[in-house]
Amino acid sequence: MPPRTRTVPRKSPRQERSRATVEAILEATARVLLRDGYDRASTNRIAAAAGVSVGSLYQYFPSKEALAAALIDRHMTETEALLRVPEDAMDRPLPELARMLVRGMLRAHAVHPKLHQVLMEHVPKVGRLERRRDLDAVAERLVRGLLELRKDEIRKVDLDLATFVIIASVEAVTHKAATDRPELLTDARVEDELLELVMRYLSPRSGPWIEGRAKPPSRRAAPGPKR
Amino acid sequence: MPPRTRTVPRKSPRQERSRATVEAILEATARVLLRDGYDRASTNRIAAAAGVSVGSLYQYFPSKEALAAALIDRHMTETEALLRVPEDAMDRPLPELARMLVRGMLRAHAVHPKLHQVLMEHVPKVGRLERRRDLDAVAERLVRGLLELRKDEIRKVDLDLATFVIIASVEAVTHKAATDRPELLTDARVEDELLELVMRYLSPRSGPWIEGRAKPPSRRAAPGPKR
Amino acid sequence: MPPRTRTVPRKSPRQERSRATVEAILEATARVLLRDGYDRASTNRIAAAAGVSVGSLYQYFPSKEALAAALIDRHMTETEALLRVPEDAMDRPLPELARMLVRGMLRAHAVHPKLHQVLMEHVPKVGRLERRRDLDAVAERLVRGLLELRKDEIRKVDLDLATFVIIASVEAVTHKAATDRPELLTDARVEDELLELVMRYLSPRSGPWIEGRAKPPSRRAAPGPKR
Amino acid sequence: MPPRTRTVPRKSPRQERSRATVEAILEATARVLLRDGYDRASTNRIAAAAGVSVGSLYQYFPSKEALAAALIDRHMTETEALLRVPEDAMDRPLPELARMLVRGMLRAHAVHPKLHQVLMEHVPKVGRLERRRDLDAVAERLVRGLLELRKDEIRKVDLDLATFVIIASVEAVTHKAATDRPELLTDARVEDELLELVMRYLSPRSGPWIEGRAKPPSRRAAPGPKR
DNA sequence: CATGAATGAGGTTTCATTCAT
DNA sequence: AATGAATGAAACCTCATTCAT
Repeated sequence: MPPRTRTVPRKSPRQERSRATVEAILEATARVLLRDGYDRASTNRIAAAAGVSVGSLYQYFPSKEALAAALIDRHMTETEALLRVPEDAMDRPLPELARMLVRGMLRAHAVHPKLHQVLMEHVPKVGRLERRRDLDAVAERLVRGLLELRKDEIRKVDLDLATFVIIASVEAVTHKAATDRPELLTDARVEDELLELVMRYLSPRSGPWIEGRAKPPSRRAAPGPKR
Repeated sequence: MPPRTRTVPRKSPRQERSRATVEAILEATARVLLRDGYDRASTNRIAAAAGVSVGSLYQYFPSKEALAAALIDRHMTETEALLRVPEDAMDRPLPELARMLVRGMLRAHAVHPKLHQVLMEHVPKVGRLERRRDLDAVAERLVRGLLELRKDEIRKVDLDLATFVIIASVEAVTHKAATDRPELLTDARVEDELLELVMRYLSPRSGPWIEGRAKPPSRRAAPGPKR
Repeated sequence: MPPRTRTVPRKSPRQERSRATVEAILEATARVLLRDGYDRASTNRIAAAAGVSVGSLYQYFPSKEALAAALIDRHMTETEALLRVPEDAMDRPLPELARMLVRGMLRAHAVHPKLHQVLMEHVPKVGRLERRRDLDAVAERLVRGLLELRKDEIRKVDLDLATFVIIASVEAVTHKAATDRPELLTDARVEDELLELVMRYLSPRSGPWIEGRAKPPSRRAAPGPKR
Repeated sequence: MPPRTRTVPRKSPRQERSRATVEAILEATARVLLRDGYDRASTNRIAAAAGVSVGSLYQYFPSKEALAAALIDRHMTETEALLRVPEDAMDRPLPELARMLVRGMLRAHAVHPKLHQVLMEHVPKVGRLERRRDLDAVAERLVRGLLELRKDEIRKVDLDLATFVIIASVEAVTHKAATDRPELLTDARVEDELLELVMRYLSPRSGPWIEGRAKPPSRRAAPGPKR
C-alpha cells in the first residue's frame, strides 16, 4: 500500500486563524503591558488592542495571568536560546565562554528591555516564580557546570557561591543598564567590563589586597538567619 | 510636572494618641505589603490590619502611595545610615573601605529583606523614583568619590562605568541573596566573596585571561541606541 | 433702693468670644462656599478656614445645612432691608416706588452676587425653601399690596398674576445679570430698562399690538396640568 | 483647558439589547435626578433604578456628568426645536412672532418642568456651560435678530440690553412658574401676560410715567464695575 | 468560534458627625 | 467650651470574567 498522501492540511484553516489570533493577542499584550504597566493593562484593553473581543481572548487564555505567563514563556525561550552555549564550544578558552555568556545576557536584555523589566518586576509572582527560577536554573546549571568543568583554571572557591555571585552580578549590571541607562546595553565597553569583572573574580591569582577575611578561619558557617 | 498623586503626609499627629495611630498604620502597611504585595494591598485592608478605620488612615496619608512613600522614606533613612562612611575613615586602606561598603549593603538588605524588595520592586515609580534615585545617588557619589580619590591604587578604567558596575553587582548580589536565599545575608562568606569581586575588579594588575577585547580599539563609543 | 448698677457685663466674655467664633465661622462658610461650591465645602474645611476646630463648629451649628441656613438667613435679612419701602413712602408716585423696588433688587444682588447665587441655587432645598419662600413672600406681599393700593393707576389685570410676572422678571434680570454679566449690576441703564419694563407692563393704556388673545374669552381657567 | 471629567459617551450600543440598556439608563437618570437631585443621585442608585449594574452604566457613560450631559443634550435638542421659528415666518407681525417665542418657551418648560430645572440649576457647570450657553445663544441670536430686523416697529433702545431683558424675563417667568406653580405653565393667561410684558416693553409709544431717568442725561455709560 | 453586553465585587477616597481628652 | 482624632457609610469608578446571541 503506497503511503497515503496526507489530505488533511497540516494546519486546518481554523487552526491557522487561531494561531494568528493568539499571535495578535500576545503582541497586543506586550504592547499594552509596556504602555500601561501590568496593573493598568486590562484584558478588555488588550483584546481591543489585538482587534478581537474579550470573549476570544478568554477562549485562548483562561485568565489575565495566563496571558502574562505565555508572554514570559516566550521571552524565556528567546532568552534561553541566547544563553545556550553550543555543545561543541565547551572546550573553548574560558574567557571566550564567559564572553558568550555575558554577551547573551546583554542581548537578552537588549531585545525588549522595558518588556523584560515589566515581566520580571511587575507580573505577580503567582505562576511566574516557577518560570523565573527555571530560567535562573538554566543559567545556574550552565555556569555551575562550566565552573566545575574548568575548575582547574580558576581559583579555589565554593562553586555554588561563585555561581551565585557571577549570575547575580552579570544579570544585575545588564538589568540595571536596561532600566536606568538603556544606551549602555549596546555599549561594547560594558561587555568588556563585565568580562573583566567575571574573569578577575575567577582568576587563580589571588591578590594581596585582602585586608583580612571577614572572620579568621576563612570559612565559617553562617551564624544563621535571625528567625 | 506636578506629581499626579499626592505623597506628602497630610498632617502630622499632634496628640499622643495619633502618633500611635500613625505608627500602627505604618506597621500595618509593612505587614500587608509583605503579605499581599503592593497591588493587592488595599487601603481598607491596611486600615483594618492597623485596627483603625480608613478615615483615620486618610487623615494622615492622602493616598495609598503616600503610605508607601512614608515607608520608603523611613527605610531609606535607615539604609543611608548603614552606608555612610565616617569622614575620618576615608584614608583607610581601600579594601577596608570596600568592606565597609559591602557590609553596609548586606546589612541594609538584612534588616527587612522582603520589605526592602517589595518597596523597591513593586511600588509604582510615581513619587518614588526621586527617593530611590536619591539612595542610588548617595551610593554613587560615595563610590565614585572613593574611586576618584584613590585612583592611583586601581587600574585604569572609566570611573563612571566602574561605579556603575560595582554598585549594580554588590546591590544585586545582596538583593538576590535577600530574595532567593535569605540565609546568605548573614553568611560571612558572601561578604568575603563580594569583597573579592570588587577588589579584583579594581586591582591594577590585569590578567592575561582577556581573550581580546570585544572589538579591537579597546574603547569605542557606543553605536548609540538603535533609533 | 437705688437702682443697682449692673455688674454683670451685658455680654460676658464667654458670650463675647462665642459671638466672634460664630462670626468667624459664618464668614469662613461664605468664603469656602464661594471657592468650592456647596458640595465641595466640607465642614472640616470650613472649620479650618475659620480657624476653629470642627468640634467648635458643631457646637454652634448642628449640621452643615444649619450653616447654610444661617448664612441664608443673614442674607435674607439684608435683602429684606434693601427691599423694604418706608411706610411713609407708600403714597409716592408709582414709578418712584417701582424704582425703589427695582433698585433694591439690583443692590441685593450686587452685594455678593456669587454668594447669592450659590445660596440660591446649590444649597439643597431641605430647610431652605421655607426661607426662600419667606423672602419671596415678603416681596410678594409688598408688590401685591402696592398694586392693590394703586389699582386705579394701572390697567385691569389679575393682580396675582401681575405680581408673579413682575417679581419673576425683575428678579430674573438682576439674577441673570449677576450670573452672566456682573458688570450690568451697576449699569444704570439696567435699572432704567427694568423700570420701563415694569411700568409699561402696568400702564393703563393698552396697545393695539395685541393680535388677539391666546384664546377668545380673554380669561379662561387653566386646563390644569397634564398629569 | 481640557475638561477634567470626560463627558463624551464612551461607546455607542451596537446590538439591540444595549440600545435598550442605554435608554433604560437615561430614563432612570431622569427619574433619580428628579427624586434625589443631582448631588444625591449616585451612579449606583441610577444603575439600580435602571435595573442594570453599575458596570453597564459605565460601559456607556464614562462619568456621572456624562449622564447629565447626555440628558441635557437630549433636552436641548427638544427645546431648540420648540423655539425655532420657521424661516418663512420672519415677516409675520411682530406680536405674532413674540407669541411664538413665548409659547415655545412655555412649552419647553412644560415638557418636564422639574427635570428642566434640575438640569439647569444643579448639574455642575463643567461640561454643561457650553451647552447651556449654546441654548442661550440660540435664543439670543433669535431675539436679537428679530429686534434688529424690525427695529422700526419698536422704540429706540439698546438692542443688546433689550434682548437681555426680554430673554431673562420670559425665561424667568416660565421657569418660576415651572418651579413654584406648575399649573401656570398651561394657563393661557400666562402666555398672554408675557406677550403683554414683551410687547409693551418694546412698543414705540413711551409713557409719561417715567419719573425721571435714573440719572439725568437719559443714557449714560455704566459707571463700570467697581474694580 | 466570535462577539460584546453585562456583571458586581472591590478599589480608592471623602466627609458629616461623634466623642475622648 | 474647645480640640482634633476617629469613625464608617457611601461615593465614583474599574476590570476580570461570564454568557446570551
